[in-house]
Amino acid sequence: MSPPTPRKRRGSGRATIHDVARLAGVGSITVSRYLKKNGYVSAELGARIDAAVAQLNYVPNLVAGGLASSRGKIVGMVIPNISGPIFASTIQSFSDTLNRHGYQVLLASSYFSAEQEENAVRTFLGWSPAALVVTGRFHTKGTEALLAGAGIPVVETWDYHPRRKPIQVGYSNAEVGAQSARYLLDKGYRRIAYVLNSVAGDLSALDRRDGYAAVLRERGIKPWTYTPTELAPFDAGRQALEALTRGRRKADAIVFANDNLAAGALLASQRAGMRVPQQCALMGFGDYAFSPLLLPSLTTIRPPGREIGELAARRILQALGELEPDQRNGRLNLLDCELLARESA
Amino acid sequence: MSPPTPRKRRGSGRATIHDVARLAGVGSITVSRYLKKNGYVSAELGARIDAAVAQLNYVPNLVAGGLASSRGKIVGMVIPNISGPIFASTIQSFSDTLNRHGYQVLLASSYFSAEQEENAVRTFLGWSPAALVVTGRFHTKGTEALLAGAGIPVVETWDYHPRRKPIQVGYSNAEVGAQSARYLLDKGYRRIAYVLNSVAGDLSALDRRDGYAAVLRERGIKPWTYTPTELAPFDAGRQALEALTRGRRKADAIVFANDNLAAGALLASQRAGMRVPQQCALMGFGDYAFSPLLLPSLTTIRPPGREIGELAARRILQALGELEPDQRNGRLNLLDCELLARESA
DNA sequence: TTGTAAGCGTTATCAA
DNA sequence: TTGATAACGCTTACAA
Repeated sequence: MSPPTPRKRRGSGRATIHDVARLAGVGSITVSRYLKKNGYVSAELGARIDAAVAQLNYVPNLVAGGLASSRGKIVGMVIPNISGPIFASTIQSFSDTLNRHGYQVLLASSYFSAEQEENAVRTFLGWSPAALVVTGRFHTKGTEALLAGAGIPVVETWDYHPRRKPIQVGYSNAEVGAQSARYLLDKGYRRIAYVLNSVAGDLSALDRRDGYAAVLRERGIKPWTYTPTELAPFDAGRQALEALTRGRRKADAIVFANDNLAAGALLASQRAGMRVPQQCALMGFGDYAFSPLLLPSLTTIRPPGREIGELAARRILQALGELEPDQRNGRLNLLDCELLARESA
Repeated sequence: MSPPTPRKRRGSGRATIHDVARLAGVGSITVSRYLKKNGYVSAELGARIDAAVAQLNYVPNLVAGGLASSRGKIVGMVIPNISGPIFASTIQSFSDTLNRHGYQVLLASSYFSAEQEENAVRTFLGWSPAALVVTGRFHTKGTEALLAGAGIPVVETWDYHPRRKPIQVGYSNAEVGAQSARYLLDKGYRRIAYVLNSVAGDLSALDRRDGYAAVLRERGIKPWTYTPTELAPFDAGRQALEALTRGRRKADAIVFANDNLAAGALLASQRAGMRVPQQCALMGFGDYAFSPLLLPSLTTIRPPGREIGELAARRILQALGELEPDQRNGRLNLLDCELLARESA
């Protein structure tokens, strides 16, 4: 009857579930039940509750809900970096998919540092998240312990490796390296070098190199790895190109650990008047935004960034019972990378 | 004496502040005070608490803390999209700066839709965030009401406009348009066209066009706007180039609403054998990753994305009392864009 | 400097 | 189908 007059000493000042209940003339637990659509609320009360919610412009307090249920609708994601060309699409699709089911994403960057990752995981745990996502399979002991003890779904993204326990959603870096090597061998190249990057902590490039090396050895060719000393990727790419094409032994094809390095080499080759791919074929990894725009356009391999984010989100929602499990089973979490044959190789 | 045996009926199973207090032999409020370093805890008790925290591997429950203080250490950020070339660096620097002060960032994408923005803001409010960040100054009435009623610091990013009340951190799109026009006029170009993009909802391009048009009118030149019908930006750029250089009236310089459009035009010009900038100068906006790599490299204007994120975070921390206000005052939130004079104009 | 009591706004549990 | 009561784990207010 009387208008709701909260007049709290503390509190946010916003309408609470009790205000709604009072206005609708029902118990607050009924409002709670109705709003999360768990059934068992009559249509009549439902309508009264709807009206009260609208009148008070009620927004449920998710913090209180999370505390009461010890299961907040939050998912933490630790990713090496947000602004690089690589992970943004994963974050985007991950966040969009979870948002659609009422979950929010907390984000933190590790910058390829296992210690920063551990800090982020520790902080996230304080929000009692419903699930956690990390990148790759290399973590500190502390992170492993935190993840194991959290009792929530944990997904490792990007790097798919056999024989690991946690849910993994990603692709095989070794297979990517093998793909590059097979492609170049099939095109007739034989003096194929591999250029690592200089980002400390990006261990996936080593996996790719190993995949490349294995294929070469299978065909009786000795692998050839070059590690630039320049730190800036464009400079490192140029340095690698010079080192691998000016010596006595000349590469006829070069696989770079990523498209930044390859772009550096491509630009250097233009300046030096070198014909690509005739004198030396160049190949990258990542399919960055500029790669199709270079002249010659860069042959590269596209990692399934968007697909990883979406599938990781789906796996989490399934583990939380918010989504039906997929029909077919098997290695569904191992995604393929697409080789984009363009002009440079 | 006896080891802590929680044995709770509900709860997360993790150690609580009470477990720490019991183990350290102090009251739980003392633990709370000590952990947030508000002083008033003796060194001796502090040491005992530290030991207990370490022994139990205690992680404070931020959900409970947020509920009790009705002031969670969370900041919500609504941004048009994460994976585009534009906003990623803002998200990165924003998140990093806040993380450093113990705040976590909740992220949502609006895809330039004011309705989606409102939904995101409504959901964020449920987490009783410490502050909220939105992009631009165009919101629904509902969003305005939610933001005004939230009673927390709100920052509008990217678009700085005179005479708005909320904290704004950004640059002037009108000034960007004016910058482009002045640069081209100073280089001697006179038949300068402006090409809009076709992304519905990106109203900032219109502001840039207005700035360009104002400068041209000042010099007695009639502005010339072209709006492509193609949706894909590269196609739209090509279409604009053709329309503006093939007719009877030929542009000698074209300003594009963004680098994607400009890149489409640049590639089309190469294919058509047109000399850039001699026959027609091309200019973009955004300084995307590929822009310095194009041939000719793209003259463009770099928006201060990283700076916006960091400054927005600083303004929020200052509003929350976590950081000292800056010494100097004035229009400190209006950032400059850098014109990168490269080869295409 | 430390402690006690009372919330914060929701949901789990149990009873009706 | 609905409701009363007691958590959830922390912090504010107040007292000592």
